[in-house]
Amino acid sequence: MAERELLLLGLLRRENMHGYKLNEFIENDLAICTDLKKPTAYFLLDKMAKQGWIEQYDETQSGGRPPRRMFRITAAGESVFQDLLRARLKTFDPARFTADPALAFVDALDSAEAHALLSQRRAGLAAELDTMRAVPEHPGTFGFVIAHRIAHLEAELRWIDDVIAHLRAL
Amino acid sequence: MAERELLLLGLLRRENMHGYKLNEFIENDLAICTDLKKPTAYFLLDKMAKQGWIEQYDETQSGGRPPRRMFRITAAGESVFQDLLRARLKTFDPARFTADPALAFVDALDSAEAHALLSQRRAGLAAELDTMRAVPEHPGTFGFVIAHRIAHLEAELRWIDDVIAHLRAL
DNA sequence: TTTTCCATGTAACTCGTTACATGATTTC
DNA sequence: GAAATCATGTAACGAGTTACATGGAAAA
Repeated sequence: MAERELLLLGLLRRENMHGYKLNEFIENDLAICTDLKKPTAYFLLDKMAKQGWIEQYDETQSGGRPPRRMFRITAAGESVFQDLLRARLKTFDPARFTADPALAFVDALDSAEAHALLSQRRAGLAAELDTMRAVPEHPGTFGFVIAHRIAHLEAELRWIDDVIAHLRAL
Repeated sequence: MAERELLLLGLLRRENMHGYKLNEFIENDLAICTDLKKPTAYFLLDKMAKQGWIEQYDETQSGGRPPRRMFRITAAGESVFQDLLRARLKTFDPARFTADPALAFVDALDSAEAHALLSQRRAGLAAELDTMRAVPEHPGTFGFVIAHRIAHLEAELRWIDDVIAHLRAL
């Protein structure tokens, strides 16, 4: 549903950027909510430029460095951004949990091993939750993303405790 | 991480099946936790047969119907299944929410529209939660999967209410 | 007799990733 | 002089999907 285009347009809307900086920002600051990779970003930037959603221009640098290929969003791109944003916000689609099929097969293991594995899982989860809680307050709406992550980690923790308790009861 | 192979092996472990029935079961009963498609299933079955994880045999049918291509798991396949299951259970990896980048850009909309869109989102979410709560008790460990889904839908609902409240406060 | 269900597959395509390739500049 | 960082890309591959293709049997 073009989440990646939405992300790139949203970033370019705030500030004109070149590919390298865009990638750097995504890797460093946005890793929690996206996994967009460098070649994909370059590919999408070219594609969006062809579609007229963004424009390229060269920015000459000081110190004899080669010019950077900068991107700016166009009016058409802004309109696409708004449409994508609305579409993405208005409908909820449930995430899939890749471990769910495995979980349904947990009865294939003896209960001691199942318990050990799930405890390990719980530990990783708790560690991740601690990490997220330690993240400093984020400016603006990005705080929602952190809160989102924390809410689901807490739900996951309660649920795994429930699963462990149920298995123990068998 | 070979979740799909794990799923197919897990099903074949319980009962020998042919491709059609496997697909039917996945589509009808397992749609909540997987989106494995028919051509993918046939492809994986062939691949796993080549690797010796499963074996094929023809089952002649009554009524002059053509024989069905049945699959059964091998000892090697059982061992792969166990390994994949353990690997998948022991580590937790956080799900990504495709709407998160969009959410971080919610300030690009005026607050009335943002509120309207998020309310629509909330309604879809609440409907999905009702559906899940109406699912009858499931036998065995599959109940965990339903409980998992419900736990996360509830977390999502609380969080979206929080987001709406915050936006209103601006 | 026409539609639906059972049953099996293939071909082409899309999307995204990994790994590779290049070169200039700045820092150690 | 070597290593890291800035900066931009491409080629090959892999996984999975859509759409297509086929044919027999049962039900309407």
